[in-house]
Amino acid sequence: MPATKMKATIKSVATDLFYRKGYYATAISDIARGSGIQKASIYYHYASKEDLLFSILETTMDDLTVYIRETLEGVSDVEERLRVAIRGHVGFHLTRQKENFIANSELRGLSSQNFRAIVRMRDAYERIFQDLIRRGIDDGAFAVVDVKILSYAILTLCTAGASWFKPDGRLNVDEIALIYENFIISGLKQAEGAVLRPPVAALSG
Amino acid sequence: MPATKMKATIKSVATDLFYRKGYYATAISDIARGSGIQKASIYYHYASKEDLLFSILETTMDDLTVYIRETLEGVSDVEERLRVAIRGHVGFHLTRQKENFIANSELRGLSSQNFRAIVRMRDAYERIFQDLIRRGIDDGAFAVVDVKILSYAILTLCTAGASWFKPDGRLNVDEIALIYENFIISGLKQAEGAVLRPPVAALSG
DNA sequence: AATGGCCTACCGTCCGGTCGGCAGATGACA
DNA sequence: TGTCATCTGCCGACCGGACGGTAGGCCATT
Repeated sequence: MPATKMKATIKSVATDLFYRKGYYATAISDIARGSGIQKASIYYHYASKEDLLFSILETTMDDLTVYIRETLEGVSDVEERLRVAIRGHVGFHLTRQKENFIANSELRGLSSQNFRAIVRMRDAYERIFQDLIRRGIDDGAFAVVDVKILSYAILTLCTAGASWFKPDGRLNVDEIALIYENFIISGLKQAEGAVLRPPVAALSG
Repeated sequence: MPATKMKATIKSVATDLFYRKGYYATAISDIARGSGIQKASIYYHYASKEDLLFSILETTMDDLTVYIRETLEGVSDVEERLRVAIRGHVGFHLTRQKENFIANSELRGLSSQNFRAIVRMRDAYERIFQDLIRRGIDDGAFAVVDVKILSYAILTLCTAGASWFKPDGRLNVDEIALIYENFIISGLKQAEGAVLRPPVAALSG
C-alpha cells in the first residue's frame, strides 16, 4: 500500500474512533489495530497523536470554509444568502458528521498553539455568518438583533445536529436543514416586528 | 473540618478543574492539591473519580429540573410558559456555568450505567419543553413545526451559552435570555405562516 | 546500494486506586 | 474526672497497568 493511502486510512480510522470513544479514550494502539498496522508505524505517518487530531480538525475547517464560500457564489439576495449558508452549514455538518463532532468537542486535546490555529479558522468562518446577518439587518430584511449572540446561536444550533443525527432516522439531511432554515429566518425577522416580506422563492419552490 | 464540608470543597474544586481542563486532563492529585488534601483522602469521600463526576452531573440535573418546574408554577398562558421556561433554562445555565458545561461535554467519562441515568434525567427534562411546544402548536400560538428537532435546537442553543458566557462581558444574563427568548418565540411562530397574534404582555411590559 | 514502509521490543511516565497506619476527637465507664 | 477503647478523617508509600513515544532493524522495491 502506498504511503498516502495508508495515511488516509489512519486518519479515517482515527476519525471514527475519536467520534465514537473520544480523543482521550482512544489509544494509538486502537488506531493501529483498526488500520491493520502496528502502533509504531503510525509514527511514520504522523508525528504524534495530537498531530493526527490537528490534521483532522484542520482539514475539516478548511473544507467547511471552502464549501460555504462556494455555496454563496452567485447568490445575491441578502435573505437567500443566509438561507443558502444555513443549508450549507447543516448539510456539511450532517454529512461529515464525525469530523464535525470532533471539531466541536475535542479542541481540548490540542496544544495552545494548535488550539489557537483552529479557533482562528473557526472565527473566520463565524464572521461569514455575522456579515450575512448584519447585511440583512442593514437591508431591513431582518429585525435589529444582536449579531454576535445570534450568530453563535445559529451556528451552535445547526452544528448540534452532528451530535444526534442518524443517517437512517426519521428525517433526512435536507428536511432537517429546511426546518432549521425556516426557524432561524423567522427568528431573525422577529415576530413582533414588521413581518411583511413575501415568502422567498427558495421556500415556495 | 467536618466531613460534609470537605466533601463539598472537593466537589467544588473538581467542578472547577473539570470545567477548565476537562475530565480526562484532570488528575485526582490535582483535585487533592486544590482541596488542600492528599490524594488518598479523596477516596474517603468519593468512591472513584467517576463517582465524583457523576455526583456533579446528578446534582446539576436534579437542580435544573426542580428549578424549571418551580419557574413554571402559576403560569398558565401557553406562550408565556415557554418564555418563562427559556428564561429559566438560560438563567440556570449561565449562572451555574461550570457544572452545566461539564454536563454537556463530559458525559463520556461515565460508565454506561451512570451514563444512562443522566441521559434519562436529561430526556425527562427535554420532555418538559417538548410538551410546552406541542401545547403551543395545539393552541395555535405556534406554527406547526417539528417538535422533536426544534426542542433539541432550542435547548442546545440556550445551553451553548454556558461555553462562551463571561459574567463580566458585554451583556448580562437577563439580556441574553431575552435575546434568546424573542428569537425562539419568533422562530416558532414562523414568519411565512399566519403571524397574526398581537405581541404578548411579557414583551410589551 | 539506497530508500520506503513497516515491524518487534522496549522505555519512562503518569495516573487511578489501595493499604496500613496515625493523630486527635469522642464517648463509655469506673 | 481520669482512663482507655473506638471512631473519624486524613496521610505516606506503594502498586499495577496503560499509554505515548522511541530505537533499531528487516525486507521488498527501485
